[in-house]
Amino acid sequence: MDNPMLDAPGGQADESFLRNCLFFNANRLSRAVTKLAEEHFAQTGLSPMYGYLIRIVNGSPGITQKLLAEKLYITPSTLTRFIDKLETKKLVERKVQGKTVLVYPTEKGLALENQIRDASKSFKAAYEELIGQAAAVMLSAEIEKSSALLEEH
Amino acid sequence: MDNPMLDAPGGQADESFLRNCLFFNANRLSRAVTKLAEEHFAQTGLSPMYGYLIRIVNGSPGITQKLLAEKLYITPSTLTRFIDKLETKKLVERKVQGKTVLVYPTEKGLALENQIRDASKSFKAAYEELIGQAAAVMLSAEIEKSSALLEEH
DNA sequence: TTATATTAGTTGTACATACAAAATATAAAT
DNA sequence: ATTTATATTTTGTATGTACAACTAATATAA
Repeated sequence: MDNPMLDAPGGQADESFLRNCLFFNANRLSRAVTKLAEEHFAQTGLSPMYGYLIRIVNGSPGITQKLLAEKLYITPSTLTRFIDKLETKKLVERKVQGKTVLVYPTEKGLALENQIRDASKSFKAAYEELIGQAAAVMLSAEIEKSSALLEEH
Repeated sequence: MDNPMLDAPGGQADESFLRNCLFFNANRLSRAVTKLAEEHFAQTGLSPMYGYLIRIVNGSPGITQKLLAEKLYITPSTLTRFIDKLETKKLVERKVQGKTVLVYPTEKGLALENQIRDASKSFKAAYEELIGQAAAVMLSAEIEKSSALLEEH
C-alpha cells in the first residue's frame, strides 16, 4: 500500500500530476509549436499570428474588428494592438464607420499574401514531418473540438 | 473546378487554413484552458503555473533551477523571474551553491500544498466534465507525445 | 598554474495577451 | 427629444514568456 505522494528514495518525486495535466500540456505544446511556426514565418518579417490576420483581412476586405477578434479567438483589446502594429507597417488599413471599425487590405498587405502562404505551407510540412501527418490532422481536430467545449464556459 | 481560395459570394471567405492549423489551434486551446485553470486556482492566490512550481519544489526540496526549468519546459530566464516572485512571497527559498541555485520549500509554501492540490483537482474535474474524461486523458497524452517530437527540433 | 572553455543563473528588453475602465457611437425607452 | 442602455473600440496596466548579452563559477587544457 505505497503512497505515490511520498518521494521515492533518491529524491525522485512523483510528478505525474504534471504529465496528466491539460493546462501544463496545452501550454507546453503552444510554446513548442509557436517556436517552430516563428522560424518558418521569419522570412515574411511577421510572426505567425500577424500572418494569419493579414490573410483573413485580404480574404475579407472590410471585416470588422469585432469579427476578426472572434475568428482569431483573441480579445478585442488584443486585436486593437495587433491592428495598430499592422497599420503602422501599412499592411492593413482602418476605416471608422460609426462605432465599428472596418479593416481593409493594402497593396503592401496583398503583396505579402504569397509569402505568407509559403510560410504556412513549409511550417505545416515541418510539423507533419515531425509528428506524422495523420497525427497532426487528428490533433488539430481534437484540439479544436475541445477548445470549443472549454470556451462555452 | 472551383477555386476555394476565392471568396464565396456574400463575403464568405475560405478560412479553413485557420481551423487546420496546429499553431492556431494549439494557442486557442492554451488560452481556453489557461483561463479555466486560473479560475480554479484563484482561491490559492497563485496562477496555475506557480502552483505547479511550488508542488515540484515541495516534492523535491533542493532541486536546481536548471532541472526545474527542464521539468516545466520553460527557459531558465523565465524560471528566474518565477522564483524571484515566489521568493518575495516567501513561498520558496534559494540557496546558492557554487554556480547553481538550489530551491527549497518554505513553511508557507508547504502550508499551501493542500490548497493547490484541491485547486488542481477541481480544475481537472471541470475540464473533464466539459470535454469528457476519456477525451481529456487522450488529449493530454497525444499533446505530450507531439510536444516531445516538436521539441527535438 | 595560468588561460580557456563550458555551464548556471540573471538582467535588459521586447512581445503577446488579458482585464477593467474609459471613450464613443448607436439604439431603445420614456 | 431627451435620457438611458447597449455595443464597439481604445487605453492603462499587468503578467507570462523568450532571446541575447552578461556575470560568475567550475572544469579542461596548455
